[in-house]
Amino acid sequence: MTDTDNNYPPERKRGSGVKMVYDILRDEILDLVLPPGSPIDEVQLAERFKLSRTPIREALVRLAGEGLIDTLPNRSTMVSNIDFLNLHTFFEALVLMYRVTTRLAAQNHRPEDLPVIRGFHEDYAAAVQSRDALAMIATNAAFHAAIAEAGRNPYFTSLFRRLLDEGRRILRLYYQSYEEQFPQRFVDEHAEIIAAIEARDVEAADRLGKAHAEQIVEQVQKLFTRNNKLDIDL
Amino acid sequence: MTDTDNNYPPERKRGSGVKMVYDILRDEILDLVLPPGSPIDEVQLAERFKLSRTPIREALVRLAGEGLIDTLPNRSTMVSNIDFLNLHTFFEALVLMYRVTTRLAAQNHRPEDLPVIRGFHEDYAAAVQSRDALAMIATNAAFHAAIAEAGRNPYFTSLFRRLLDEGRRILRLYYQSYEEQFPQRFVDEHAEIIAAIEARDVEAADRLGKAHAEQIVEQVQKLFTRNNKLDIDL
DNA sequence: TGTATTTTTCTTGTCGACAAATAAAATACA
DNA sequence: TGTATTTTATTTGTCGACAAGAAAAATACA
Repeated sequence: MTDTDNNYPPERKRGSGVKMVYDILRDEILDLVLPPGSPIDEVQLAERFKLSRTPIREALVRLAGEGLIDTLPNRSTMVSNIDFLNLHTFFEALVLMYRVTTRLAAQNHRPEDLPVIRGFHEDYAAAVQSRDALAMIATNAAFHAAIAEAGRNPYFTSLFRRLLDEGRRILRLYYQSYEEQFPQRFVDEHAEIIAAIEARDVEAADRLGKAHAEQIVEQVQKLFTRNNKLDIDL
Repeated sequence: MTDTDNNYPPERKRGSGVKMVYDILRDEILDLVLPPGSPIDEVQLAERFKLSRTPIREALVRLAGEGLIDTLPNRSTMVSNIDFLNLHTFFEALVLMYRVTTRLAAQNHRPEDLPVIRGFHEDYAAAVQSRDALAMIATNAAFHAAIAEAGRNPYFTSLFRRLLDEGRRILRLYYQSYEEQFPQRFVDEHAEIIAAIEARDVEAADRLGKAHAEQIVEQVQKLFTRNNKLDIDL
């Protein structure tokens, strides 16, 4: 050890701790590796990440601010539950935001936007082809988030990202519970959305965004309906 | 000092530190006591609040998550600027959210909601009457936030609250710069909005919400327009 | 055996310290 | 006098420790 050695492991630089923990935990929550309701223990996380509890806590504050975890003073933190009783509020907001973001993308996109959107579209198509549910869910969200970015309204983009995150968790639950489906139809719809955006056809973009969102809502409602039937049968 | 004495000052209980700091700083940012661009110094805040830096930092993480401050690793934190170049995105989102929240309140309000909304309406009217700009701005935001709560969609409510916060900062700037105006017209419009909500007249609520938002946008645009004229005259 | 109380264990909130990174001030040089 | 470099001061990120609060386990009692 020379005098210039720092106290950080060679792969981690000072100031990067909180973000690393935040990114990893966020992905685990969204992929349901950490399912809704599961407890979060700072001491264990500190051991796992080989950090003290302070940066762990800061990452947890960030996750709480995004509604991904629930915290109360002096009590265990846990991964936030999905509020199945009030899914209609989620659907309501999702449909409107699909419309708004797709519409704004048609209006405001720039030359550098379309290659990014197309890249995520290709990733999505590849995930459908290879029947990789996790990748499909993640690339779908990334595709629509890129569209929102092209719309250039940070307020709508941030709300939409939050909805897409929640949608990832719901879809992950769906794909864990039922025979996995990889509909080519959604790939085709994404292509139509891209064409409308490129053509700056604001009304078509709005209409396609709405129809696409309503498909997703219908898919999620199937999950909810099946659960109810199972409960009644008991 | 007996063995049962705790380490917390008598007026503060363990676990309340972060929230206290967060609440106070948030109010100071929204009232422009801490103006846009001003530096935030953890050490000074720790001295001011008589706490160690750890809870200060946690409060700052919360404020950063709400866009009220900007942080980068290993650098000074500062109060976030108001992006005057992109105010149109703010207006766009504000108008849509005024419509959506007012509409949903007309649809979904419950008996306990209207007294709360009326309470804030009265506070607003009193602030206009007594020509108290700070109170007027704050009670206006509280009034509309209560309407959003009555609409019972947490996704729209959270976006709207963020927009109302930003609107508070912008209006505070306006009222610091120009002869203060206390228009009775806004008090009357609030009363009309309440009546439409009470009557469950969704379309009237939407229309009134939109018109009201457009008035606010116009008021803020006056601020922007005047600055431009002054620059040209130099 | 069930319930109430006490004790022990565990987790969270905060503390003050250390050191890395950055900013400010001082010094050196052309 | 302006600029580059070095030194000093300040701020931030994280550490490990202490103790309050909550949860779990053990004990006591009817």
